[in-house]
Amino acid sequence: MKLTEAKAQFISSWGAFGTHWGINRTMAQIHALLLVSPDPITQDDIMEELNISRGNVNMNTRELIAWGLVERVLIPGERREFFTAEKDIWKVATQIIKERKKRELDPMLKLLSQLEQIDGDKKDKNTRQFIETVSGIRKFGGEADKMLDVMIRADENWFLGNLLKIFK
Amino acid sequence: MKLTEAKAQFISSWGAFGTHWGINRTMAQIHALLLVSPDPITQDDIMEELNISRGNVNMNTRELIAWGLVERVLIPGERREFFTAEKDIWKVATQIIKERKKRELDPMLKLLSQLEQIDGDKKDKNTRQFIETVSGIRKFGGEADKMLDVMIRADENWFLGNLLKIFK
DNA sequence: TTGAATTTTCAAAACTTTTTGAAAATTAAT
DNA sequence: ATTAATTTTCAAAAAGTTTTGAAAATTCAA
Repeated sequence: MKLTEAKAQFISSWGAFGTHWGINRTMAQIHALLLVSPDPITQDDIMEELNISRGNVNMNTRELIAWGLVERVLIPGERREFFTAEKDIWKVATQIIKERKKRELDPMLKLLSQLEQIDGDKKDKNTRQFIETVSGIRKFGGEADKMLDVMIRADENWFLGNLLKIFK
Repeated sequence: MKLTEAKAQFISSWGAFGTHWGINRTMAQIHALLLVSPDPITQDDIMEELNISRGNVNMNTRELIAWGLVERVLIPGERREFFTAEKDIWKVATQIIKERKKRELDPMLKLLSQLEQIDGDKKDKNTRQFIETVSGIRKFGGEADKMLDVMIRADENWFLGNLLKIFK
């Protein structure tokens, strides 16, 4: 397989993959393109490579920046802005975990704690099941939360090198 | 807060939460409803509680069954089918991980292995960056895969009770 | 300043996904 | 076998999301 073909495949699959993870196709594709581009590239490069409009590129690069996965780069002597992506996959994963934890897990855990406080007849089957389910999810989520915190703080070598040996 | 109100909140939030995870809103809401229902319920119960059409319930319950999260239950003397959800959150999580690994991670790792095999000039910056990125993701994905396998096989108490102590 | 290059915005259009609901199929009791 | 209850299917409608593109805003060099 030639590079051009492989690159197209990678970008397209990464885009499809992204949609399963609540990220939109184009945002994932731009990310993929930046991940395999050794040097920073411009809005126009992205527009041309992916055949998408300027507005679309603008919107999605800003979203990638908000996620902490992409950076604007200023190149001396160049008027236009360039973009580049963090290439270290561990850092990419950590960053995504951090953001999703903040945006999704933390608010959910907060809500569940509130929902556990319902005032109701504890002899009622429905009340009992509700409290049990909600607190079960909250406890599980709390453990996951702790675990993710450790991962976010962990050093790559320590984690992948040593921790995963524990699991084997 | 009263049970009815808390239940409505739980269902609605769980639905919104689901959309961030590639699961459709209604499927997640049905799942939430079943999670807090102590006894099996019918299509009509679901239709009424969530205000959705029969076809919608039918489609989404079948999807939940395909994910291994919900079961059809036959109640003696009843003509209609009843549905019930696995209540053990650890099992729910394990099941979801198992399915997503099979549907998403495994095919992605397979593709990445293929893409690493491109024939190209290794002195070319673009080729080098491509191979480096793809193999970086593949390696990381491979570790995640191993880790998830251990989790899937692990016993709840062993995992939550002991493993998480290691992390602290 | 002025004006050309560049980026940003956002309403409307295109596209995608989900939902509906009525007809068809299935099931089980009589 | 017939019938009534129940479930399934699926084309069309509704809802939701993403993309476009042109106008507005910004930036920077001369």
